[in-house]
Amino acid sequence: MAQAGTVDRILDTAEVLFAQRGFAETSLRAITSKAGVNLAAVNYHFGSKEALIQAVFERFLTPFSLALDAKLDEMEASGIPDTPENVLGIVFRLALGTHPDDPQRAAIFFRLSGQAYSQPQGHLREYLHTHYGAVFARLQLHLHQAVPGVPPMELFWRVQFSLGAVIFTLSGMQSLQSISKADFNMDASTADITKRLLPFLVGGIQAEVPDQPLHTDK
Amino acid sequence: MAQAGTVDRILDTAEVLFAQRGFAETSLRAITSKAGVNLAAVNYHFGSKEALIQAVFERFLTPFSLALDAKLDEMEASGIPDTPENVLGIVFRLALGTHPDDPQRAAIFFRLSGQAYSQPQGHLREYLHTHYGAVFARLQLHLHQAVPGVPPMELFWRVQFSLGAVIFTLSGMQSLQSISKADFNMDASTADITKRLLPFLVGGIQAEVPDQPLHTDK
DNA sequence: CTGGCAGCCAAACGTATGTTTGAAACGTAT
DNA sequence: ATACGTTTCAAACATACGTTTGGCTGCCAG
Repeated sequence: MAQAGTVDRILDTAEVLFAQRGFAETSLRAITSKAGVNLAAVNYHFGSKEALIQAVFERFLTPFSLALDAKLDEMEASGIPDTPENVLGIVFRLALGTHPDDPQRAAIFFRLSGQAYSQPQGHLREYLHTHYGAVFARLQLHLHQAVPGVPPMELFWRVQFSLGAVIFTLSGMQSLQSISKADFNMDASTADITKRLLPFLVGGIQAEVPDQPLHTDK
Repeated sequence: MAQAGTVDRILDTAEVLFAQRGFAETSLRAITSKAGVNLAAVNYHFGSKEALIQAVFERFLTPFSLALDAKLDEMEASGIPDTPENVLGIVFRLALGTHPDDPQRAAIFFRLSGQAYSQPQGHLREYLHTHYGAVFARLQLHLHQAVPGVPPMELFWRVQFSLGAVIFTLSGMQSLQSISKADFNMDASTADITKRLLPFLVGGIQAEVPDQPLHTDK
């Protein structure tokens, strides 16, 4: 990130600062000064701060969703069975590995996702759902093959729960690490945590659904 | 919330707005104008905006943690066994029931918690950990009794994962409801979702831990 | 009646933010 | 060398924010 163009320097700096402090708490002046570019460059190249935020996400999610699509193709072709471990494993390895050069990049990825989802008014949320909803639906389909006993509606919510567990944990990892270090005298890396996450999520996703139907239709 | 004093009117309005839009995105002017009080009243009664935020949390969490302590006492006294369902069930029923008059209050509670945790710099996080860490530790102890096969370190993270699933889901319920309604033609209440959450979390928490020790000590 | 005081109010203050502006610098094709 | 479109820059602009101020109420003890 040393001698890149102005646009990339802005994106590189913005994605780090957004992940660290959040969108509202990160000023354009903080971004531009740290990036070594003029303040007006953001509005010149992106138009507005909100457009900058979207650009940051696009640069992140487009390669990710493309890679995920490819991996799912590969899995369907080679006949690898649809198990929760396999499907979730693909997502995790991809999220951790789309930028192998920078290991911290994965943490930024999740923290950004967390910021996006906790963003209350949800402009970003809609944007994400419209632009990357297709891959998401495909993923869910494979999961349904993996746990046919869980009805689609229930599965939808369990995927949301899983998303929450992943994003929430990794988005707040910095603080959690200090707690974990204080209470257990050990620190945890992103890879460590994802290793712990996988069995938890698998256990949750394939849990038995309660007998009594909780009025699933109006 | 009709004819209460100024302090309570501010707290009532602030907790709703904070939950809806987040802390940084909610201005004191928005709070005071909606509450029908003067702008200066916040700084007069609370001292600063940050103190207001803490006051909102204190009013929420103190009754909750007291009730939780009492319920745990009751459980220990009456010899109810420590199962994941029982322990988590207590928390859920309490979170949903501490303010039975207002069903929406539970959603606000979780959304606020989500805002607090996703708050990047984490002043609030420390505050919560120091003021309510004791109840949290006690809860974790009971969980450990419930799933003795899971080592404490692993359990710590699984509780974090569970927290994430709960807070993330309920904090973004508004948006998720529209998605769920579009895709499955049904809507979900807070109570509905928590009913779905319980088996998911129980399944995750009591999942088998992988054989290979993931270098649990430095 | 009167003094004091806590609560309340409109107005202003200082600061930080996103955005816009107009000119300067740059690179490139003619 | 000249002209032109793009990019960069310092400066200013408008606005929104949290906070402070000084005076105005109403009430209750003396």
